[in-house]
Amino acid sequence: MTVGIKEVARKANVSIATVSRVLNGSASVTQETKERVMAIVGELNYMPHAIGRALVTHKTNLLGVILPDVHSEFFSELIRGIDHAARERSYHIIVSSTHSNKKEIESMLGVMQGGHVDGLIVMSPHISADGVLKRLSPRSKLVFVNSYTNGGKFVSVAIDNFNGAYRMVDHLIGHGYEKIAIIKGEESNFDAQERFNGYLQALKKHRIRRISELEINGNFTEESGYDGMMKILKLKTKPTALFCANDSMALGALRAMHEKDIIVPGEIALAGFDDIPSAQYVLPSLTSVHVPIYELGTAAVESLLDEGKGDAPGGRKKILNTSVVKRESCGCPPGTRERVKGI
Amino acid sequence: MTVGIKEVARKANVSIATVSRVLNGSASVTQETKERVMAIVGELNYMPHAIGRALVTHKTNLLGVILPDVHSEFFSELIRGIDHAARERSYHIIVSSTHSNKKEIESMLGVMQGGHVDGLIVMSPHISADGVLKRLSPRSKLVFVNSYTNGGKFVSVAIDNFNGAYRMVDHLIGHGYEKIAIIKGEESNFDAQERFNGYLQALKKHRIRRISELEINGNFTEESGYDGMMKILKLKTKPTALFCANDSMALGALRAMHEKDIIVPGEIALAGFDDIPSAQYVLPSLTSVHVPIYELGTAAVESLLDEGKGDAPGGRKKILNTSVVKRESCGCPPGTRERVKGI
DNA sequence: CTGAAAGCGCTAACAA
DNA sequence: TTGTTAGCGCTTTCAG
Repeated sequence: MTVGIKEVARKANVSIATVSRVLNGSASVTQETKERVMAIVGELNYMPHAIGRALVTHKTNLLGVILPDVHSEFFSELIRGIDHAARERSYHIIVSSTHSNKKEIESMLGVMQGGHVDGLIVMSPHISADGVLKRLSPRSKLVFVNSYTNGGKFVSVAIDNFNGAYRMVDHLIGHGYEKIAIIKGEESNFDAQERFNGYLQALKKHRIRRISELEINGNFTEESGYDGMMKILKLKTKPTALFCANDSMALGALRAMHEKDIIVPGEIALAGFDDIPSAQYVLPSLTSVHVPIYELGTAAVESLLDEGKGDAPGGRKKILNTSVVKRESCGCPPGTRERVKGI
Repeated sequence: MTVGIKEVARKANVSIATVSRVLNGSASVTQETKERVMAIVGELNYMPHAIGRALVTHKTNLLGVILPDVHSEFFSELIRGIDHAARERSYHIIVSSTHSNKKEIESMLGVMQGGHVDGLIVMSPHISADGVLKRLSPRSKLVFVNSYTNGGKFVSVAIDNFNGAYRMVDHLIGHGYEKIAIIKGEESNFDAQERFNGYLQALKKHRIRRISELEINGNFTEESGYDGMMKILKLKTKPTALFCANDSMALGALRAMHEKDIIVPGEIALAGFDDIPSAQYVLPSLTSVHVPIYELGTAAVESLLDEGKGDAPGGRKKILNTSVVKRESCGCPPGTRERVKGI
């Protein structure tokens, strides 16, 4: 049915070995035979069978990408970064999203380890890297994205959650706010934990005592931001500013404030984290910590594929910088609001 | 290095054929040997080599997904739908995004046809399906998503762009607006064309003459929406309503109106298409046509994998319904605005 | 410079 | 019920 190497060889009056050599540009082949083979290849529209080739070369040019069911705007941007960087190196990516629990992830790893992929990019903020390790063949290339990688045993790339949060809260304090509430992410979440730590550190620097009442639990959903804000409104000591561990929650909180006719930032200032597109469109525009998501993706591929560039062997960690994007919700003057970019 | 079927066979005192049978649940194997084999499999943490298996079964359980560089919120939701539906059928997906031109897509198809994938989901609003066909082996499973599929020769799923736009413009007219401007997408874009046709049809139904001056060109970016609105503001005959062929452009137009202190919907009503998450957060909230993106993804997988469910052979087209989501920007009372969902 | 032949890891007849 | 064997489509020694 499909045209194979044998047919090409026959029509070109050469052996399949020669056809293979021509196709791979390997060894020495006469210019003449090379042309003859290529002519037939074009004529028959022959396409080397990737599986057959992979079986012998042990190379599929496929990268596995394992993601949790993550905030969608984040997710797509990350994929874009990974895919572009991969294709630049003539790789393709197998994506698997929505892995919430450890068991599911491990099963995924198994499938991907079955020889289909040359390397793996794993983002699993909810579990420790240790659990994942067991099912991996030792020689497998692997890079973690925004995950716990205790011991620095693994290659990983991450964003600087801690400093992002630290700088943001520092900025809020600079505005004069002291009673700063926070709506946190889940405790089991890596990003959430780091962001909370940054918040604490900023308070500490300015010798502001933390008030546990102002530390609200959330889970990165818009809903939990809304609920969190409602809780805050019932507090006896009202905060003058609110820092949310991600933008979705900040938008939820903002919705609650709109409903209760609370003026932002007049009565309560607001800041988020992630700098998702929506942050620019809301009113007041949302001050947030910008995260280089696309670059996170490309960095992952680089770490995976561009080995031995003088890096220390085994256990590198690349941290990408974040930056505070000042808009209106934190109390910065409207002129500060930068031009809205396309989505 | 890696543990293979031979090692398992040796340790279990059986032939590799028996191991294979146990692993595939095929034919008859004694309960006893089955258990013995499985024990060794567990002990050695053996994992069948997917490539070796694929070479003989001609099945990779991989699906290729080819996407253009599409609006990101749309993109991620589509992937989510595809991935979930695929995993339900124990498939994985190879994603390739950002294919702008025909040539690039064709090269992608080549790679994917190399035996790596069992089927292909292609979304390429910019080119005709004909061009893609040539490089495909005839037996390949293929489904188009939101693309031209002239002649109905191919299986395809799409959203009902035409009726979505039609109903939206009809709704605007119901509000009493007659001078309705439109910011279109690119002419070469399938979705854009259909949406424009729906717009025209609605005008026709109500015997409203189209005014070419009010038909502005855009390209689905926020920027082009902004620019489009600026053009509109220079027109001698100002429209009373504006329909944008997608939400990004609507947001861009809204930004322009905010800058010029134009009250929405008071002075000009506004509506978009896609119902992206941001649509709920802007002020005023954006009336838009809801598109079931996730379902578009799952429908694609279903069409690809769930063959012979009594469908007509060759050339089916599934159309998913769209619906008008009424919010504030079209002039509907604020109470109409439905509750904001999580992103 | 080219061809013959030996596998890569697995499944699937065919025998036993 | 189980083992033997012949490939799947390709690359790659090793001869020639």
